[in-house]
Amino acid sequence: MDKSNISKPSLRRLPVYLSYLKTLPASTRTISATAVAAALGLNEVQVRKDLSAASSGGGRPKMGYSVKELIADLEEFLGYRNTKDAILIGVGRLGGALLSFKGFGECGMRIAAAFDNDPMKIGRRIGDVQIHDIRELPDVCPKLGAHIGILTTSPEHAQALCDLMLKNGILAIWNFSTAHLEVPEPIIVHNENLAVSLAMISHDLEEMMDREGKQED
Amino acid sequence: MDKSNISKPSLRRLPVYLSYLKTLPASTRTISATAVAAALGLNEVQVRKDLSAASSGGGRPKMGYSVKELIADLEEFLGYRNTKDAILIGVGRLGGALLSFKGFGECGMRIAAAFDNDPMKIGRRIGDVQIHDIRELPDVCPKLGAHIGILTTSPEHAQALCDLMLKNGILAIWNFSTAHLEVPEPIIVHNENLAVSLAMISHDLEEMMDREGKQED
DNA sequence: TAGATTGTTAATCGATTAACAATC
DNA sequence: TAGATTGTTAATCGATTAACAATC
Repeated sequence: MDKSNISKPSLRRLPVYLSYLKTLPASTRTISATAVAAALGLNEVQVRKDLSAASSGGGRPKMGYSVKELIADLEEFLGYRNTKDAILIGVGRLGGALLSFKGFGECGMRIAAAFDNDPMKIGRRIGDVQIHDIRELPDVCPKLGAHIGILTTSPEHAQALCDLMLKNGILAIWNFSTAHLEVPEPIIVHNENLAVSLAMISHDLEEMMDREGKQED
Repeated sequence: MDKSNISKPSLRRLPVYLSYLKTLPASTRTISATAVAAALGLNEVQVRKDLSAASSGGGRPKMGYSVKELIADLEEFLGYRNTKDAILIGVGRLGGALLSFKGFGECGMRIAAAFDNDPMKIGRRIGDVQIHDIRELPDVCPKLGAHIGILTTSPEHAQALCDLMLKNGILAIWNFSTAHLEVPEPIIVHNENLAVSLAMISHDLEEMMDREGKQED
Protein backbone atom coordinates (compact mmCIF):
# COMPACT_ATOMS: atom_id res chain seq x y z
CA MET A 1 0.00 0.00 0.00
CA ASP A 2 2.57 2.54 -1.09
CA LYS A 3 0.51 5.67 -1.61
CA SER A 4 3.11 7.52 -3.60
CA ASN A 5 3.45 4.77 -6.18
CA ILE A 6 -0.06 4.86 -7.57
CA SER A 7 -0.69 6.26 -11.05
CA LYS A 8 -2.77 9.37 -11.56
CA PRO A 9 -5.52 7.72 -13.61
CA SER A 10 -5.72 4.97 -11.01
CA LEU A 11 -6.04 7.50 -8.20
CA ARG A 12 -8.88 9.19 -10.07
CA ARG A 13 -10.82 5.96 -10.13
CA LEU A 14 -10.56 5.16 -6.43
CA PRO A 15 -13.22 7.67 -5.30
CA VAL A 16 -15.51 6.26 -7.98
CA TYR A 17 -15.13 2.75 -6.57
CA LEU A 18 -15.70 4.09 -3.10
CA SER A 19 -18.93 5.85 -3.92
CA TYR A 20 -20.18 2.80 -5.82
CA LEU A 21 -19.41 0.51 -2.87
CA LYS A 22 -21.36 2.82 -0.59
CA THR A 23 -24.48 2.42 -2.72
CA LEU A 24 -24.49 -1.35 -2.24
CA PRO A 25 -27.16 -2.76 0.11
CA ALA A 26 -25.89 -3.60 3.58
CA SER A 27 -26.59 -7.28 2.90
CA THR A 28 -23.78 -7.41 0.33
CA ARG A 29 -20.86 -8.70 2.37
CA THR A 30 -18.34 -9.34 -0.37
CA ILE A 31 -17.84 -8.20 -3.96
CA SER A 32 -15.45 -9.25 -6.71
CA ALA A 33 -13.36 -6.88 -8.79
CA THR A 34 -15.12 -8.47 -11.76
CA ALA A 35 -18.50 -7.31 -10.46
CA VAL A 36 -17.26 -3.78 -9.76
CA ALA A 37 -15.79 -3.59 -13.25
CA ALA A 38 -19.05 -4.73 -14.83
CA ALA A 39 -21.12 -2.26 -12.80
CA LEU A 40 -18.92 0.71 -13.67
CA GLY A 41 -18.12 -0.29 -17.24
CA LEU A 42 -14.37 -0.64 -16.65
CA ASN A 43 -11.74 -3.19 -17.52
CA GLU A 44 -11.59 -6.00 -15.02
CA VAL A 45 -7.81 -6.19 -14.69
CA GLN A 46 -7.61 -2.46 -14.22
CA VAL A 47 -10.07 -2.59 -11.33
CA ARG A 48 -8.18 -5.47 -9.77
CA LYS A 49 -4.91 -3.56 -9.96
CA ASP A 50 -6.48 -0.41 -8.57
CA LEU A 51 -8.11 -2.21 -5.67
CA SER A 52 -5.04 -4.23 -4.77
CA ALA A 53 -3.01 -1.01 -4.69
CA ALA A 54 -5.39 0.61 -2.21
CA SER A 55 -6.45 -2.38 -0.13
CA SER A 56 -4.44 -3.60 2.82
CA GLY A 57 -5.69 -7.17 3.08
CA GLY A 58 -6.39 -7.83 -0.56
CA GLY A 59 -9.21 -9.96 -1.92
CA ARG A 60 -9.66 -13.68 -1.52
CA PRO A 61 -10.01 -16.01 -4.52
CA LYS A 62 -13.59 -17.13 -5.09
CA MET A 63 -14.83 -14.64 -2.49
CA GLY A 64 -13.65 -11.28 -3.69
CA TYR A 65 -13.25 -8.35 -1.32
CA SER A 66 -15.04 -7.67 1.95
CA VAL A 67 -17.12 -4.60 1.13
CA LYS A 68 -16.72 -3.19 4.60
CA GLU A 69 -12.96 -3.60 4.67
CA LEU A 70 -12.58 -2.29 1.14
CA ILE A 71 -14.53 0.86 1.98
CA ALA A 72 -12.37 1.36 5.06
CA ASP A 73 -9.16 0.80 3.06
CA LEU A 74 -10.20 3.21 0.31
CA GLU A 75 -11.16 5.87 2.84
CA GLU A 76 -7.86 5.39 4.59
CA PHE A 77 -5.88 5.46 1.36
CA LEU A 78 -7.64 8.57 0.10
CA GLY A 79 -7.03 10.34 3.39
CA TYR A 80 -10.73 10.69 4.19
CA ARG A 81 -10.06 9.66 7.76
CA ASN A 82 -7.87 12.58 8.75
CA THR A 83 -9.44 15.99 8.40
CA LYS A 84 -7.66 18.62 6.34
CA ASP A 85 -8.55 22.26 6.89
CA ALA A 86 -9.23 24.55 3.96
CA ILE A 87 -10.10 28.19 3.47
CA LEU A 88 -12.23 29.62 0.68
CA ILE A 89 -11.82 32.99 -1.02
CA GLY A 90 -14.69 34.52 -2.97
CA VAL A 91 -18.18 33.94 -1.63
CA GLY A 92 -20.12 34.33 -4.89
CA ARG A 93 -22.71 31.85 -6.10
CA LEU A 94 -20.20 29.09 -6.66
CA GLY A 95 -18.28 29.83 -3.48
CA GLY A 96 -21.55 29.80 -1.54
CA ALA A 97 -22.54 26.49 -3.10
CA LEU A 98 -19.23 24.95 -2.05
CA LEU A 99 -19.55 26.37 1.48
CA SER A 100 -22.93 24.74 1.93
CA PHE A 101 -21.91 21.47 0.31
CA LYS A 102 -22.14 18.73 2.92
CA GLY A 103 -20.14 16.14 1.02
CA PHE A 104 -16.65 17.47 1.79
CA GLY A 105 -16.86 16.25 5.37
CA GLU A 106 -16.84 12.59 4.43
CA CYS A 107 -13.93 13.25 2.10
CA GLY A 108 -11.90 14.55 5.01
CA MET A 109 -11.99 18.23 4.18
CA ARG A 110 -13.36 20.98 6.36
CA ILE A 111 -13.73 24.54 5.17
CA ALA A 112 -12.59 26.38 8.27
CA ALA A 113 -13.10 29.95 7.08
CA ALA A 114 -14.24 31.99 4.09
CA PHE A 115 -13.11 35.41 2.89
CA ASP A 116 -14.63 38.12 0.73
CA ASN A 117 -14.36 41.88 0.28
CA ASP A 118 -18.10 42.57 0.09
CA PRO A 119 -19.33 44.31 3.30
CA MET A 120 -22.75 42.72 2.75
CA LYS A 121 -21.21 39.28 3.11
CA ILE A 122 -18.53 39.89 5.74
CA GLY A 123 -19.66 38.80 9.19
CA ARG A 124 -22.35 36.44 7.94
CA ARG A 125 -22.04 32.67 7.85
CA ILE A 126 -23.00 30.02 5.35
CA GLY A 127 -23.50 26.61 6.89
CA ASP A 128 -20.94 26.47 9.68
CA VAL A 129 -18.51 28.77 7.96
CA GLN A 130 -17.83 32.32 9.02
CA ILE A 131 -17.21 34.88 6.26
CA HIS A 132 -14.29 37.18 7.10
CA ASP A 133 -12.98 40.37 5.59
CA ILE A 134 -10.26 39.41 3.12
CA ARG A 135 -7.95 41.81 4.97
CA GLU A 136 -8.16 39.56 8.02
CA LEU A 137 -6.69 36.64 6.12
CA PRO A 138 -3.10 37.15 7.38
CA ASP A 139 -4.44 37.01 10.95
CA VAL A 140 -6.96 34.21 10.63
CA CYS A 141 -5.43 31.80 8.15
CA PRO A 142 -2.13 30.97 9.89
CA LYS A 143 -3.98 30.45 13.18
CA LEU A 144 -6.18 27.82 11.55
CA GLY A 145 -3.18 26.02 10.10
CA ALA A 146 -5.11 25.42 6.88
CA HIS A 147 -3.12 24.07 3.95
CA ILE A 148 -5.76 24.01 1.20
CA GLY A 149 -7.02 27.20 -0.43
CA ILE A 150 -10.18 27.18 -2.50
CA LEU A 151 -10.23 30.03 -4.99
CA THR A 152 -13.66 31.03 -6.31
CA THR A 153 -13.06 34.59 -7.39
CA SER A 154 -13.02 36.33 -10.74
CA PRO A 155 -9.88 35.61 -12.78
CA GLU A 156 -8.59 39.19 -12.46
CA HIS A 157 -7.90 38.87 -8.75
CA ALA A 158 -6.93 35.22 -8.79
CA GLN A 159 -3.16 35.59 -8.95
CA ALA A 160 -2.94 38.26 -6.23
CA LEU A 161 -5.18 36.26 -3.89
CA CYS A 162 -3.22 33.12 -4.65
CA ASP A 163 -0.01 34.92 -3.66
CA LEU A 164 -1.68 36.13 -0.47
CA MET A 165 -2.67 32.60 0.45
CA LEU A 166 0.82 31.23 -0.18
CA LYS A 167 2.23 33.86 2.16
CA ASN A 168 -0.07 32.59 4.87
CA GLY A 169 0.59 28.89 4.96
CA ILE A 170 -1.49 27.54 2.08
CA LEU A 171 0.30 24.77 0.18
CA ALA A 172 -2.34 23.62 -2.32
CA ILE A 173 -4.71 25.76 -4.38
CA TRP A 174 -8.00 24.42 -5.66
CA ASN A 175 -8.53 26.90 -8.46
CA PHE A 176 -12.11 27.38 -9.71
CA SER A 177 -11.22 30.54 -11.62
CA THR A 178 -10.18 30.34 -15.25
CA ALA A 179 -6.92 32.17 -14.54
CA HIS A 180 -3.63 30.35 -14.95
CA LEU A 181 -1.81 30.61 -11.64
CA GLU A 182 1.94 31.04 -11.34
CA VAL A 183 3.25 29.37 -8.19
CA PRO A 184 6.71 28.46 -6.87
CA GLU A 185 7.87 24.91 -6.17
CA PRO A 186 6.54 22.79 -4.51
CA ILE A 187 3.08 24.40 -4.33
CA ILE A 188 0.21 22.39 -5.84
CA VAL A 189 -2.43 23.87 -8.13
CA HIS A 190 -5.49 21.91 -9.16
CA ASN A 191 -7.58 23.62 -11.82
CA GLU A 192 -11.31 23.02 -11.90
CA ASN A 193 -12.24 24.33 -15.29
CA LEU A 194 -15.83 24.06 -16.48
CA ALA A 195 -14.86 25.30 -19.95
CA VAL A 196 -12.60 22.27 -20.31
CA SER A 197 -15.40 19.89 -19.38
CA LEU A 198 -17.81 21.64 -21.68
CA ALA A 199 -15.33 21.42 -24.54
CA MET A 200 -15.06 17.66 -24.02
CA ILE A 201 -18.82 17.26 -24.07
CA SER A 202 -19.29 19.47 -27.14
CA HIS A 203 -16.59 17.59 -28.98
CA ASP A 204 -17.98 14.16 -28.12
CA LEU A 205 -21.48 15.29 -29.02
CA GLU A 206 -20.38 16.65 -32.37
CA GLU A 207 -18.51 13.45 -33.12
CA MET A 208 -21.54 11.40 -32.14
CA MET A 209 -23.81 13.33 -34.44
CA ASP A 210 -21.38 12.99 -37.33
CA ARG A 211 -21.21 9.26 -36.75
CA GLU A 212 -24.96 8.80 -36.40
CA GLY A 213 -25.54 11.01 -39.42
CA LYS A 214 -23.17 8.97 -41.56
CA GLN A 215 -24.87 5.70 -40.63
CA GLU A 216 -28.01 6.88 -42.39
CA ASP A 217 -26.23 6.95 -45.77
CA MET B 1 -8.03 20.27 -38.94
CA ASP B 2 -9.71 16.90 -38.44
CA LYS B 3 -11.62 17.37 -35.24
CA SER B 4 -12.22 13.70 -34.59
CA ASN B 5 -8.54 12.85 -34.72
CA ILE B 6 -7.38 14.85 -31.75
CA SER B 7 -6.35 13.11 -28.55
CA LYS B 8 -8.28 13.58 -25.36
CA PRO B 9 -5.42 15.15 -23.37
CA SER B 10 -4.78 17.49 -26.26
CA LEU B 11 -8.44 18.51 -26.41
CA ARG B 12 -8.34 19.28 -22.67
CA ARG B 13 -5.51 21.71 -23.21
CA LEU B 14 -7.12 23.72 -26.01
CA PRO B 15 -9.50 25.71 -23.76
CA VAL B 16 -6.52 26.50 -21.55
CA TYR B 17 -4.60 27.97 -24.49
CA LEU B 18 -7.69 29.90 -25.52
CA SER B 19 -8.23 31.52 -22.15
CA TYR B 20 -4.53 32.37 -21.91
CA LEU B 21 -4.56 34.01 -25.35
CA LYS B 22 -7.54 36.09 -24.30
CA THR B 23 -5.59 37.56 -21.38
CA LEU B 24 -2.88 38.93 -23.69
CA PRO B 25 -2.87 42.70 -24.25
CA ALA B 26 -4.42 43.78 -27.56
CA SER B 27 -1.01 45.02 -28.69
CA THR B 28 0.31 41.46 -28.89
CA ARG B 29 -0.21 40.59 -32.54
CA THR B 30 1.66 37.30 -32.75
CA ILE B 31 2.84 34.67 -30.29
CA SER B 32 5.05 31.62 -30.62
CA ALA B 33 4.18 28.16 -29.36
CA THR B 34 7.39 28.44 -27.40
CA ALA B 35 6.08 31.48 -25.54
CA VAL B 36 2.73 29.84 -24.81
CA ALA B 37 4.48 26.75 -23.50
CA ALA B 38 6.70 28.83 -21.22
CA ALA B 39 3.77 30.84 -19.88
CA LEU B 40 1.67 27.78 -19.07
CA GLY B 41 4.50 25.52 -17.97
CA LEU B 42 3.99 22.96 -20.72
CA ASN B 43 6.27 21.15 -23.14
CA GLU B 44 7.01 23.15 -26.23
CA VAL B 45 6.53 20.39 -28.79
CA GLN B 46 3.26 19.41 -27.18
CA VAL B 47 1.93 22.94 -27.51
CA ARG B 48 3.07 23.12 -31.12
CA LYS B 49 1.30 19.87 -31.94
CA ASP B 50 -1.86 20.94 -30.15
CA LEU B 51 -1.97 24.31 -31.88
CA SER B 52 -1.24 22.94 -35.32
CA ALA B 53 -4.11 20.44 -34.87
CA ALA B 54 -6.59 23.19 -34.06
CA SER B 55 -5.32 25.99 -36.28
CA SER B 56 -6.35 26.34 -39.89
CA GLY B 57 -3.51 28.49 -41.21
CA GLY B 58 -0.73 27.28 -38.96
CA GLY B 59 2.09 29.40 -37.60
CA ARG B 60 4.87 31.04 -39.54
CA PRO B 61 8.54 30.41 -38.77
CA LYS B 62 10.18 33.27 -36.91
CA MET B 63 6.76 34.93 -36.42
CA GLY B 64 4.68 32.39 -34.59
CA TYR B 65 0.87 32.49 -34.68
CA SER B 66 -1.41 35.45 -35.23
CA VAL B 67 -3.11 35.79 -31.85
CA LYS B 68 -6.37 36.93 -33.42
CA GLU B 69 -6.51 34.08 -35.91
CA LEU B 70 -5.49 31.52 -33.33
CA ILE B 71 -8.26 32.62 -30.98
CA ALA B 72 -10.74 32.39 -33.85
CA ASP B 73 -9.49 28.95 -34.85
CA LEU B 74 -9.63 27.61 -31.30
CA GLU B 75 -13.14 28.95 -30.83
CA GLU B 76 -14.18 27.41 -34.10
CA PHE B 77 -12.52 24.09 -33.32
CA LEU B 78 -14.05 23.91 -29.84
CA GLY B 79 -17.49 24.68 -31.24
CA TYR B 80 -17.84 27.94 -29.30
CA ARG B 81 -19.21 29.61 -32.40
CA ASN B 82 -22.39 27.56 -32.73
CA THR B 83 -24.70 27.63 -29.75
CA LYS B 84 -25.78 24.38 -28.18
CA ASP B 85 -28.89 24.33 -26.03
CA ALA B 86 -28.90 22.63 -22.66
CA ILE B 87 -31.39 22.01 -19.89
CA LEU B 88 -30.62 21.79 -16.20
CA ILE B 89 -32.31 19.58 -13.62
CA GLY B 90 -32.06 20.36 -9.92
CA VAL B 91 -31.98 24.02 -8.93
CA GLY B 92 -30.14 23.69 -5.63
CA ARG B 93 -27.15 25.83 -4.70
CA LEU B 94 -24.89 24.34 -7.32
CA GLY B 95 -27.62 24.32 -9.99
CA GLY B 96 -28.38 27.94 -9.20
CA ALA B 97 -24.71 28.86 -9.45
CA LEU B 98 -24.48 27.24 -12.88
CA LEU B 99 -27.68 28.98 -14.04
CA SER B 100 -26.27 32.38 -13.17
CA PHE B 101 -22.82 31.64 -14.55
CA LYS B 102 -22.19 34.02 -17.44
CA GLY B 103 -19.22 32.16 -18.90
CA PHE B 104 -21.13 29.41 -20.71
CA GLY B 105 -22.29 31.83 -23.40
CA GLU B 106 -18.82 32.37 -24.80
CA CYS B 107 -18.25 28.63 -24.79
CA GLY B 108 -21.26 28.18 -27.05
CA MET B 109 -23.67 26.75 -24.52
CA ARG B 110 -27.02 28.24 -23.54
CA ILE B 111 -29.08 26.85 -20.69
CA ALA B 112 -32.53 27.07 -22.24
CA ALA B 113 -34.60 25.81 -19.31
CA ALA B 114 -34.30 24.52 -15.76
CA PHE B 115 -36.43 22.00 -13.88
CA ASP B 116 -37.13 21.26 -10.24
CA ASN B 117 -39.85 19.71 -8.12
CA ASP B 118 -39.86 22.37 -5.39
CA PRO B 119 -43.03 24.55 -5.64
CA MET B 120 -41.07 27.43 -4.12
CA LYS B 121 -38.71 27.40 -7.08
CA ILE B 122 -41.08 26.51 -9.93
CA GLY B 123 -42.15 29.56 -11.92
CA ARG B 124 -39.22 31.70 -10.82
CA ARG B 125 -36.21 32.52 -12.98
CA ILE B 126 -32.49 32.72 -12.33
CA GLY B 127 -30.64 34.92 -14.77
CA ASP B 128 -32.50 34.43 -18.02
CA VAL B 129 -33.56 30.91 -17.25
CA GLN B 130 -37.12 29.92 -16.36
CA ILE B 131 -37.56 27.19 -13.73
CA HIS B 132 -40.22 24.66 -14.75
CA ASP B 133 -42.00 21.88 -12.90
CA ILE B 134 -40.07 18.70 -13.57
CA ARG B 135 -43.35 17.14 -14.78
CA GLU B 136 -43.37 19.59 -17.68
CA LEU B 137 -40.07 18.26 -18.99
CA PRO B 138 -41.65 15.95 -21.60
CA ASP B 139 -43.53 18.95 -23.02
CA VAL B 140 -40.81 21.59 -22.81
CA CYS B 141 -37.57 19.75 -23.54
CA PRO B 142 -38.35 18.29 -27.00
CA LYS B 143 -39.69 21.68 -28.15
CA LEU B 144 -36.37 23.32 -27.26
CA GLY B 145 -34.42 20.69 -29.16
CA ALA B 146 -31.80 20.66 -26.40
CA HIS B 147 -29.18 17.90 -26.55
CA ILE B 148 -27.20 18.56 -23.37
CA GLY B 149 -28.62 17.75 -19.94
CA ILE B 150 -27.00 19.17 -16.81
CA LEU B 151 -27.77 17.05 -13.77
CA THR B 152 -27.38 18.79 -10.41
CA THR B 153 -29.65 16.69 -8.19
CA SER B 154 -29.03 14.36 -5.29
CA PRO B 155 -27.59 10.99 -6.33
CA GLU B 156 -30.78 9.11 -5.39
CA HIS B 157 -32.82 10.62 -8.18
CA ALA B 158 -30.01 10.90 -10.69
CA GLN B 159 -30.63 7.71 -12.66
CA ALA B 160 -34.40 8.22 -12.98
CA LEU B 161 -33.95 11.82 -14.11
CA CYS B 162 -31.21 10.78 -16.51
CA ASP B 163 -33.61 8.24 -18.06
CA LEU B 164 -36.29 10.91 -18.32
CA MET B 165 -33.93 13.22 -20.17
CA LEU B 166 -32.84 10.52 -22.61
CA LYS B 167 -36.51 9.86 -23.44
CA ASN B 168 -36.85 13.53 -24.37
CA GLY B 169 -34.05 14.12 -26.79
CA ILE B 170 -31.02 14.61 -24.55
CA LEU B 171 -27.87 12.98 -25.96
CA ALA B 172 -25.18 14.06 -23.51
CA ILE B 173 -25.38 14.23 -19.72
CA TRP B 174 -23.17 16.54 -17.69
CA ASN B 175 -23.39 14.75 -14.38
CA PHE B 176 -22.63 16.79 -11.23
CA SER B 177 -24.11 14.15 -8.94
CA THR B 178 -21.90 11.43 -7.49
CA ALA B 179 -24.16 8.70 -8.90
CA HIS B 180 -22.82 6.40 -11.60
CA LEU B 181 -25.23 6.64 -14.52
CA GLU B 182 -26.18 3.70 -16.70
CA VAL B 183 -26.87 4.83 -20.27
CA PRO B 184 -27.33 3.06 -23.61
CA GLU B 185 -25.06 3.54 -26.65
CA PRO B 186 -24.21 6.11 -27.96
CA ILE B 187 -25.21 8.47 -25.13
CA ILE B 188 -22.39 10.52 -23.59
CA VAL B 189 -21.89 10.96 -19.85
CA HIS B 190 -19.37 13.40 -18.47
CA ASN B 191 -18.89 13.15 -14.71
CA GLU B 192 -17.96 16.23 -12.75
CA ASN B 193 -16.86 14.78 -9.47
CA LEU B 194 -15.55 17.08 -6.74
CA ALA B 195 -14.58 14.10 -4.60
CA VAL B 196 -12.21 12.98 -7.36
CA SER B 197 -10.55 16.38 -7.52
CA LEU B 198 -10.29 16.57 -3.77
CA ALA B 199 -8.70 13.13 -3.65
CA MET B 200 -6.04 14.28 -6.12
CA ILE B 201 -5.27 17.36 -4.07
CA SER B 202 -5.14 15.47 -0.77
CA HIS B 203 -2.85 12.88 -2.28
CA ASP B 204 -0.48 15.42 -3.81
CA LEU B 205 -0.46 17.39 -0.58
CA GLU B 206 0.35 14.35 1.52
CA GLU B 207 3.12 13.37 -0.87
CA MET B 208 4.52 16.88 -0.76
CA MET B 209 4.61 16.92 3.01
CA ASP B 210 6.33 13.53 3.12
CA ARG B 211 8.92 14.77 0.65
CA GLU B 212 9.51 18.08 2.42
CA GLY B 213 9.62 16.28 5.76
CA LYS B 214 12.26 13.86 4.54
CA GLN B 215 14.49 16.65 3.27
CA GLU B 216 14.95 17.88 6.81
CA ASP B 217 16.69 14.64 7.82
C1' DT C 1 -11.36 -31.75 -7.61
C1' DA C 2 -13.19 -27.93 -10.58
C1' DG C 3 -14.06 -23.29 -11.01
C1' DA C 4 -14.16 -18.63 -9.68
C1' DT C 5 -11.36 -15.29 -8.52
C1' DT C 6 -7.01 -13.21 -7.25
C1' DG C 7 -2.55 -10.94 -8.38
C1' DT C 8 1.52 -10.66 -11.56
C1' DT C 9 4.38 -10.80 -15.60
C1' DA C 10 4.48 -9.73 -20.56
C1' DA C 11 2.51 -7.42 -24.77
C1' DT C 12 0.14 -3.65 -26.64
C1' DC C 13 -1.30 0.74 -27.14
C1' DG C 14 -1.23 5.74 -26.94
C1' DA C 15 0.80 10.07 -25.48
C1' DT C 16 4.85 12.69 -24.57
C1' DT C 17 9.27 14.07 -25.61
C1' DA C 18 13.50 14.30 -28.30
C1' DA C 19 15.82 14.86 -32.65
C1' DC C 20 15.66 16.83 -37.05
C1' DA C 21 14.58 18.82 -41.41
C1' DA C 22 12.01 22.84 -43.47
C1' DT C 23 11.11 27.80 -43.87
C1' DC C 24 10.66 32.63 -43.41
C1' DT D 1 23.04 34.39 -44.50
C1' DA D 2 21.98 33.13 -39.59
C1' DG D 3 18.67 32.23 -36.34
C1' DA D 4 14.16 31.71 -34.59
C1' DT D 5 10.48 29.14 -35.19
C1' DT D 6 7.64 25.78 -37.44
C1' DG D 7 5.98 20.98 -38.21
C1' DT D 8 7.22 15.98 -38.58
C1' DT D 9 9.43 11.57 -37.92
C1' DA D 10 11.49 8.52 -34.44
C1' DA D 11 12.38 7.19 -29.51
C1' DT D 12 10.75 6.99 -24.97
C1' DC D 13 7.73 6.61 -21.46
C1' DG D 14 3.63 5.23 -19.00
C1' DA D 15 -0.91 3.10 -18.78
C1' DT D 16 -3.98 -0.39 -20.33
C1' DT D 17 -4.94 -4.86 -21.59
C1' DA D 18 -3.97 -9.72 -22.37
C1' DA D 19 -2.09 -14.04 -20.82
C1' DC D 20 -1.00 -16.82 -17.04
C1' DA D 21 0.13 -18.87 -12.72
C1' DA D 22 -1.57 -19.09 -7.83
C1' DT D 23 -5.17 -20.03 -4.43
C1' DC D 24 -9.26 -20.80 -1.83
